[in-house]
Amino acid sequence: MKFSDRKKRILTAIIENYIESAEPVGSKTISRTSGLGLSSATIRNEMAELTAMGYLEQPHTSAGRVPSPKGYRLYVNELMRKYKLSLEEMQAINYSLSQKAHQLDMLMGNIGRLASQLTNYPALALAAPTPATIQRFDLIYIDSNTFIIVALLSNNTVKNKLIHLPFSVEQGMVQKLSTLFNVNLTGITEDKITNILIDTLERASGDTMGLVSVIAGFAIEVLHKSQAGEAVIAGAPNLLRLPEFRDPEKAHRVMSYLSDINHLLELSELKNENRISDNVKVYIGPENIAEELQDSSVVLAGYNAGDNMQGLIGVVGPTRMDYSRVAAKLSYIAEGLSLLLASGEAPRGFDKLMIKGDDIDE
Amino acid sequence: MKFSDRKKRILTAIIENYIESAEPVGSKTISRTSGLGLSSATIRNEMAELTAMGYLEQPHTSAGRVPSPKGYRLYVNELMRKYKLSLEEMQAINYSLSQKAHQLDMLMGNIGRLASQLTNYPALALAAPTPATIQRFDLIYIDSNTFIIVALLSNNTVKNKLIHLPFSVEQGMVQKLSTLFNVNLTGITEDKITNILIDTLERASGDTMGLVSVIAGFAIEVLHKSQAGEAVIAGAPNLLRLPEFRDPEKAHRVMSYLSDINHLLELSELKNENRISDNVKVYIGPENIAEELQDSSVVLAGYNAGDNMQGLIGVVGPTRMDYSRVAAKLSYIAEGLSLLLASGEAPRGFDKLMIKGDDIDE
DNA sequence: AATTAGCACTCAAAGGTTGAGAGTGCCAAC
DNA sequence: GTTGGCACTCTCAACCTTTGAGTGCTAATT
Repeated sequence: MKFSDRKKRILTAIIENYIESAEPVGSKTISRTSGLGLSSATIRNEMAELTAMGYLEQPHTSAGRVPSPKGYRLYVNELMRKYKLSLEEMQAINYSLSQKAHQLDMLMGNIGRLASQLTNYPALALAAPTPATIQRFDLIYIDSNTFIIVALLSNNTVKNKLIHLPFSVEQGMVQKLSTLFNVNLTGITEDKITNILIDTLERASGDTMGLVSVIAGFAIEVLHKSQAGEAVIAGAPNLLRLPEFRDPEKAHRVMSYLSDINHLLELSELKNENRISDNVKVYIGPENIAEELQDSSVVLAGYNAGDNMQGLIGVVGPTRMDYSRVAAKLSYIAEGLSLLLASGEAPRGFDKLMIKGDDIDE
Repeated sequence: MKFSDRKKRILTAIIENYIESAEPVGSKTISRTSGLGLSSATIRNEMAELTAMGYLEQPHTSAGRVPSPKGYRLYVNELMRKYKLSLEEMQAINYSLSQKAHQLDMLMGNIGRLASQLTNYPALALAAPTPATIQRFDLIYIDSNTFIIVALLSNNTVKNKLIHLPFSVEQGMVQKLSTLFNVNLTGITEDKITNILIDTLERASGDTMGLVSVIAGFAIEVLHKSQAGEAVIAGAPNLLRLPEFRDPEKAHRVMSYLSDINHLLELSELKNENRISDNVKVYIGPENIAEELQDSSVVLAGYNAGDNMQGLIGVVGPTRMDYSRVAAKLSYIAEGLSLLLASGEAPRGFDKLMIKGDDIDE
């Protein structure tokens, strides 16, 4: 029972038909549409063998065939031909990207929404954690009860916090603290900021009112968050359009799973062997570790978020997914994002500068 | 056909039964459970009248009765008795609030999630737009190619942006610009920052490299965003647990509606006449303007987000909602939030300070 | 030896029928 | 005014039947 070229053609035809119709595919349909010029009886024989080999499954004896995860895997790895984005599609994506870029808010949430809109699946956007250190502190004295802490991190982001005090503090003190923190708290990781260190600083600065610990607390928080990674999901309702999620139970299971940020972050830790091209990875049904995704598929594309931050966009859908189209789109979006966010080159004039700064909102 | 006290008792019983069971309620059930000591026949007569008066509806002749929106409205306004939160519930809410407060990130998203978790409905968090002006600019010089813009807004938030330049600039220039912007761009609204003004500043500063427009662009963006209002939805999958959203069509319609931020923002503009207590508003079915919410209900509670910013939390659910419980919980959460976020008083020690500063992440 | 026409067989899905049960409305009696 | 009783209505679930798409196998054809 060897894997003839003809079998591959037939398998491909079945999968592509099923992707469109969501209905088990029968021999007659393939005979008619595959263009192989074979009768349904012949197809039937081949289908029986493909089933025996594990590439197809049969919901019940008198139904057509449905691709198995193994079948999809072969299809994704070998069979499917690259979907060429149409000019319109590329323009649509370019347009969306430029819009967002123009609005200057290339945040996770927007990236997710973008991916979802462009693929019509629930989409997710992930940013790998980028453990950072504080490179530089600035305390801006506003008035005797107020100052702003500004911290420039090693990952090229800026964090700030407005501090209102229930007591007065002199400008000189703020200055002093600023220097102190720049000397002692820059370049170190979160776990190095111990209570002992804080005590020492408190004594060194002569601070008796807890100012040091407020600022240190801010530092800890900022560093802590930098290690967290970010994730959002967008377009979840798209799931409900799909026949495989007609069952509210199932839809609920998957949506609940996806609405937990920790679960999303797990996706970024998926193993790499499922790479189907430079930057696209595909996880089919049981290849997902998560129980809840056992009969769903995930397609991920990596992009470069600038400042050597690694980002991921992806979609979640039924195993019956238009892998080719989705992979092509995600890949194109990811590349576009990389370009837009690249540190060095500015696509057009100052736009670049603007995108680069972050932390503008929420 | 007057609206006797007995009718009210019966209506109440029907509604409360229906809220629990989600099934049309029959005369026999009420006769048994209402404790009125009336036979089913009597109840039947009363029910017929309540139906004629428009407070009840009958899915079909031989089914029990279901409350109409008018019925719910009466219930919410007059009939329902205040749900008293149990000690456990209050503790649970307090705990969740203090957790969040401790993590210092009382952002929209977290507030929404909190409300959803505590009510088991999809929840939303809204912040009314707070048009702001910039009170103060600071430019922090990092190196000859880099500086940070920090802006303190009149609504007591701080925004920043890191600017990388493709050319060099002297520290003196940065200083000069800082002064210039503080003099000319503080205290004014977005529309006042015209190209003419930018030109003038450019000439005044001797800037030939577009620095002025970069900073002005930042100012415009910041001011623009401050007028936008924020909204998030959380816990949307909760919808799918409810029998009234068993139909994926319907679930999809509502979820899609809710996942558009603009639709959420519209909710904050709902009229006020539906207030049922100090800070809780209820919109029942057709009282919602949105087509998609015609048979859903919305409960909103306002909270004070500090710095005279107005916030809203709310839930969306079927008209058959446990209004009493939901209203009580939302109200309690909203009060807790107000307290936590109140500018003046610090619940305990420095925690307050920490919460106050914003802009820490995303 | 590979292909195909033909045929008997299988099974899910759709449609129809029936009976049970919950509920109503109305009337006559209390 | 309230209630027991009864005829009536309508949904729902269970069951049956039919239909049709699809299969696997065999025998004939190329």
